[in-house]
Amino acid sequence: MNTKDLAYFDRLIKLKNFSQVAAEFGVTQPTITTAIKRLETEFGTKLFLRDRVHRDLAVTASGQQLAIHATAILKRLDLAHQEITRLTQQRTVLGLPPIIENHYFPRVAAHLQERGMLENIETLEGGSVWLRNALRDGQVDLALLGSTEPLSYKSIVAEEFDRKPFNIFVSRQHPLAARKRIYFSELRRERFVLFNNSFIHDAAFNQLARRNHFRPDVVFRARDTHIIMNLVAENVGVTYLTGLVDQQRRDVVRLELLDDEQPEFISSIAYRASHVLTPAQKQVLAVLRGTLAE
Amino acid sequence: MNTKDLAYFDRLIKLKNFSQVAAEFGVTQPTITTAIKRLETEFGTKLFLRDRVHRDLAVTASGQQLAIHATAILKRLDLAHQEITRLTQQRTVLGLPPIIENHYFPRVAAHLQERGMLENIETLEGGSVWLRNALRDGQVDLALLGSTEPLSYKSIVAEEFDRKPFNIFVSRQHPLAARKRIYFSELRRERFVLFNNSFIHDAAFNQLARRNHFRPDVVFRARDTHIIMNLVAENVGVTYLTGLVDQQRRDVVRLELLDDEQPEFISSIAYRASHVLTPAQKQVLAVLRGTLAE
DNA sequence: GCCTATTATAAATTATTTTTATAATGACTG
DNA sequence: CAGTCATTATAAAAATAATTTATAATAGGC
Repeated sequence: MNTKDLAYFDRLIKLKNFSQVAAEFGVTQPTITTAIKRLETEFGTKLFLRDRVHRDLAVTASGQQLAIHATAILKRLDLAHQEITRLTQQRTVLGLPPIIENHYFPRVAAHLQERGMLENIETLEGGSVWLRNALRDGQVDLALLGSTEPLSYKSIVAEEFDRKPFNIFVSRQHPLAARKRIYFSELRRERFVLFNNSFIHDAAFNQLARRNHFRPDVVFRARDTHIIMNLVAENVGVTYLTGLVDQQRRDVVRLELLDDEQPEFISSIAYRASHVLTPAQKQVLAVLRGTLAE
Repeated sequence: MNTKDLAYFDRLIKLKNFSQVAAEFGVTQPTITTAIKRLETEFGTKLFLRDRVHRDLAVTASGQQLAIHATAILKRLDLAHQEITRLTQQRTVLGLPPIIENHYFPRVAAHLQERGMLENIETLEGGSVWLRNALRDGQVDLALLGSTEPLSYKSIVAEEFDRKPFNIFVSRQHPLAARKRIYFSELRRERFVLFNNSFIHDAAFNQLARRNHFRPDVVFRARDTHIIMNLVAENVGVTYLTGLVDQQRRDVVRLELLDDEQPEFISSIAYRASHVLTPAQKQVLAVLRGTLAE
């Protein structure tokens, strides 16, 4: 069976129009007709009901079933291509969430530099939630990820190397700035400036808010620590961030949380279980372990 | 790309011999040579090192990487075939572990019978661990599974409908037969007759044994309750089984366990997340839910 | 040096996919 | 309600791709 047929089929499921699919793939329309016929013969069943009365193409149960598998197969094929391309080019794509990048990467980079390995590394930035998908989908080979629970996904191997509590950051002009420690419930009336939901901060924050039975007033969401910190400094709101965030600023104050069983920011090294690491990637992994897991 | 090439490749990875692969597929040897060449062109890399010096075929890193994905793709394609075949034949394969079959299935079967649905159901028996794989691999559409933890697998949807403790069964001639309740640690010196490890009883039992710091003396493993019970009656050993096991025998005594936080036998209805249920299968599922989850 | 087992290569053959051209179906439109 | 449009199906021809046949090349064993 040709995977091209699955690609035609996959697209047809979405577009519901033979001619449009043909146009997208730059082939003629009968090509799509015959491709679908081939699949119908191969699987011994109708995949679509050509219902010209209601002017649309209905997908049969078998069609729906095949669609699920076709998508998965095409995705995996694409993953294989991406991985093998990087494998042969000796390149490593390292996924880094900004906070981890700021806090841990300088040390790692120094060690990689010493070994002349920094040139072959390309970093990709994004929130931990987004990076986990990028890792799964093959855009990334290795990643440092943050999480609130130990990462356990069948397709991803994760090695925890650190965990740190979350803190509250407020402007120096804020009434709470004089405090050192605080309970989350005392923030009931505050305005918050937070990361957007591709960061695990969001999950941790929601968990605490839910547990304290209030719906926090989130006035802004950003994807950058500095933006958040600037807003906090201006007293637009307070924020909830890992202690990892380097705090050299005089206009922002860090408060510890006193709550029991708070979520923690767990840092892990992660890679795909199905990925065969190149010697170069193994070396990068070894440096990561050596530097981070001391 | 043709999946046939992946099949040739997958086999070649295992056999490491072009001619043998050709023979297995009933094609000539150059077919395999060209198929591999096609893949090497498609992925832009060597997949094998034809090392005639050491008389064997070495797989490159890219080859290993592709092998992982090729196997997964072929498996999924096979799964699609199996599922669609049953879909069109309106048949449902229901997986049942023997204990669950004995205890719950008669009631379910009665309801299915009333609705004339029993004819289209084929049951497949096996331990819960084995059935979980059969379900994942498409041999089974729906299953009732036992587990000690709530089932949580990405590819399987599970709905818990009952949980029962495990018990100890001893012969009526056994010194412990006079007891009603017992601690697991008191069984340190006993001989055990158990299920084999395709049953979750094994996992639960090992957990208890580990927690009580002893290595139990297992004298026999079977895959059938009656065999186990007969051996227990003859005082060959004692056994550890769910309370679900119907106990109409006069020659065997059931003892409750007094341990804190014992494993429980959790019964769940399970099916593949990627599986599109036919109307018939949905009906079966509805009957299972109606009967079991009362 | 000859035989064997194995993989590679080239040309011929066979199979498959795609295109071209055209038909068929039903909705919409003036 | 005939004409037009958008859509999918069909058949034959053309283009591509896969497989076989026949043979070469390579290295190990005797």
